[in-house]
Amino acid sequence: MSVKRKTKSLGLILSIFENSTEAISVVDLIAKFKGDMNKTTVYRILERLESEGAIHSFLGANGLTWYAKCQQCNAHHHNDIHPHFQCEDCGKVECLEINIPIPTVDNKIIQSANVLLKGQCADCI
Amino acid sequence: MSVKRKTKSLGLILSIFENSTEAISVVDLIAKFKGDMNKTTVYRILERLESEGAIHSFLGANGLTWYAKCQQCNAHHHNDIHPHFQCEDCGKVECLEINIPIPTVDNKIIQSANVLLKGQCADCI
DNA sequence: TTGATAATGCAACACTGTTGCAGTAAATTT
DNA sequence: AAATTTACTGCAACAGTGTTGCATTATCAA
Repeated sequence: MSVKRKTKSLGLILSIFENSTEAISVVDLIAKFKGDMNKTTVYRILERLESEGAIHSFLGANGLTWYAKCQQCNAHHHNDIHPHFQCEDCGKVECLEINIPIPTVDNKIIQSANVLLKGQCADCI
Repeated sequence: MSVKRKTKSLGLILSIFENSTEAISVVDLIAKFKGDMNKTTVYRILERLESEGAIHSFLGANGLTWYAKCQQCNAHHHNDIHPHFQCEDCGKVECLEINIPIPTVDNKIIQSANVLLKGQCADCI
């Protein structure tokens, strides 16, 4: 199901993803909007936005779910693969708009790849 | 802390990892040994074995923790990075003993990479 | 304005993983 | 072989992320 009504909660969450490829974890979103909406609402809005291709989700270093809006995000390409980067010092996560070569493996068909690069971001070098 | 006493529970878990690079999730281990040991014991034995380098852990497709014993697993190299493969049909997960090229990224230092490849294994092609 | 229903809030739940502590058992000492 | 030490285990309770059911609210169309 996609988004059909413009509610206040939807606007608040959309404003987070505008004009940035920086990702944010669901945990952080729930904390940020603690006074504005219920955590269930956060989960459901993110789910709707992802299903219509406005944003995409991925797993961070400790198994938490992160969301981001990237250049490739739209209704037709929300399954595109690209690597993500997590700074080990400040914790910031972002999408990397680069292509990673998917290796071929004997006796296996590789369909997709989850790649999380870890290191130091520009601010932390 | 490392393993200092050979208990029955330790032997049961070690027997799982012998002679196979196939990985197993903590959830599956707990289910498999439900009548033999407590889930806390499973977590603690895995923790000990990983800290002494006998096995290594990584995150699977849905954020669950998996463990495996690979060729590179020993006390001195248990932090080596290698990709893992998860079959989307049968769910099987294994270590891939290949090197993946870690890309360079402008204005960032890349220290390590988590790579999970997904597709079909030999049995499911 | 009214009616249909998308969206929300709340509470309770499911699940993975952790912690404290008392009790058990493996290995060492006597 | 018995006593001692302490690594290890079991249990219960907890913490955190994420889900579900249902009554209520609010958006949008007619």
